[in-house]
Amino acid sequence: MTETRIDISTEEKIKEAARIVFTRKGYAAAKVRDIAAEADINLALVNYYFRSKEKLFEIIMTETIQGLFEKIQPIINNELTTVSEKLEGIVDHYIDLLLENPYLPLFVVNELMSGSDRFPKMTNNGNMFLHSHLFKQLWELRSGKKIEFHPVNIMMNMLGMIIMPFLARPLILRSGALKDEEFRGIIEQRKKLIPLWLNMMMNL
Amino acid sequence: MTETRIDISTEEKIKEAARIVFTRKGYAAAKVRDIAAEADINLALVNYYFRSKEKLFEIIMTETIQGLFEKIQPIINNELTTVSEKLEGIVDHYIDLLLENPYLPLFVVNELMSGSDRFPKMTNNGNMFLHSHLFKQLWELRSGKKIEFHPVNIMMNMLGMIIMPFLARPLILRSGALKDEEFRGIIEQRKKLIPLWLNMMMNL
DNA sequence: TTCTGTTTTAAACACTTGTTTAATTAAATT
DNA sequence: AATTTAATTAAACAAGTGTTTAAAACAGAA
Repeated sequence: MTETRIDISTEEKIKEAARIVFTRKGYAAAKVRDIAAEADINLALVNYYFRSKEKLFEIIMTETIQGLFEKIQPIINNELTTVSEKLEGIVDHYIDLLLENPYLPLFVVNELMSGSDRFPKMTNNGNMFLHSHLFKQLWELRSGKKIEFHPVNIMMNMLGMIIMPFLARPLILRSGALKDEEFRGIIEQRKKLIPLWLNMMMNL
Repeated sequence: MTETRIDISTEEKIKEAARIVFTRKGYAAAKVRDIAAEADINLALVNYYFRSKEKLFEIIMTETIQGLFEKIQPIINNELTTVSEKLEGIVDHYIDLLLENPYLPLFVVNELMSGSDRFPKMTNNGNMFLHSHLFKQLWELRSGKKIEFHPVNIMMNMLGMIIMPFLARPLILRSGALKDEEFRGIIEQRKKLIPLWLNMMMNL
């Protein structure tokens, strides 16, 4: 054990707190005072370390998105794997990420929808998908008549099936339809099921 | 033509404006002054007609959710239709609704996630799904070994595949991957494709 | 018209919220 | 130890925001 992490720098404390509060409440509802409280530091320190709320937000976003795509990039650009293998990799990785950070998808989409251009980094990463080896393979499936629709449909379906349970979770739990452990179990099963379903769609 | 709708009551004007601003920006970011401006009425009138921002929000939410489920209820409880037919109906109806109101899913989920219990009506409607004829049919599929997983997976997949494109739209359009007409075209195709894909999952 | 109740308005109020300031404490440097 | 620099704090500021007020405009009835 090299780093017991007993004492983190104030700067890092603020960033972790900001991640929590921003993702939980969204940009507008997340107050600087909330972040300071969550980090257990003085209010003024937020602006001392990160000139403004907006700047802090940008940094958090950039790091989050960056980290996400850095892990997915090698998967979707591996020239040695099949489409199915790639999708398995993405699904598995993505679900793990969301299990740790359930509010992330909502957060991302929410800020994206607000149209306020608060994080421009996103758009570039979107392009990364389109120029990936995976996408090339999907286009080949199309020209080979294995699928009769635009490849983007596969991506939408994959992401939709991955994300949906996390969006619906509060509703599902509150309604009592499932207990939390059951929910976790279903999520875990879906890691295997989603790639299977996607294969069916591609006639593989 | 009985009602050319030239002059709507102030109360209705505020509600329509609130719907627009709330769904576009979320509860916290939607300012009462924005709503007043959108409705083109005096600021104080908002509180005159609806005692508070919170009350106004509750009313909007209740009406929206109510309207949504009222249209879906007869579909999922029709005892004369097959699972596939029901799913076709839901998909078709839901997509049409979202085409008119693209911000709705984000809005709903967002407010749901905030956990602030700003609209309790939702939970009841969630139960409606679980006690529907559709759900009974899905359970029968399970006991008949047509599907080897919890029926709730079908619902999640359906909703995920329906909603995902709308969540991703801003990203897709900004990245230039698709033009707006192409996007609309794909959505239209998905009305047919999603039920097909769902059938595959259920081995139907 | 005059009276009555309703609707609308401009202004103000009270509180929130992002940011800054000026002073204090802690740490590093000489 | 003395000096300088960085980190932290409580307080204040200015703009924003939900809500209220008190007066004005309006509509219908007597």
